[in-house]
Amino acid sequence: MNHWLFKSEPSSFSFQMLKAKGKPGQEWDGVRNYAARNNMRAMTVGDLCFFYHSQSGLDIVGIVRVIAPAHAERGSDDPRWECVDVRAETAMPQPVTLAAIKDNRKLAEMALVKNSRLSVQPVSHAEWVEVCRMGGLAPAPASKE
DNA sequence: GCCAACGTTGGC
DNA sequence: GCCAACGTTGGC
Repeated sequence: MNHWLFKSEPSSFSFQMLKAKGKPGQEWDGVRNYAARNNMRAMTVGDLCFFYHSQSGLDIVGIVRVIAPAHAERGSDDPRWECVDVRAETAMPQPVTLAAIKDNRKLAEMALVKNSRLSVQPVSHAEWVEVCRMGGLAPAPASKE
């Protein structure tokens, strides 16, 4: 089980919109960055990921589950770009703000802080547990190795 | 709305 | 294969 973080502007695609898609979920399409794509390639079905709202919100609002491994993006004629499918798993009882993450010394190494431009990022196990705790999810869901 | 950071593109 | 130009992202 690995952990990741997806970023999205809620005005174009929010956690609520993913939630509305229900069990079939949604392709995480539109990624045009190799590092982000490579992170999606490294995902396996069942991985749990944070959903972060950029631009407005600036907080981690929920958890999503990977339900299909990376595949060519439907509707793209450029074979370089791949995406996984995800569905909403659970909302954070208490959204975890970027400000709170920056204030937490345990989270100083998070890509969200260090490389804010990366739209799909890895999250370490320790970071996962800490953010879940801050968000009112304890014990962290499926944090078993 | 501004601006810094950074990734991609394309000419050489 | 380098690097300047350019476009995009995202926090403030």
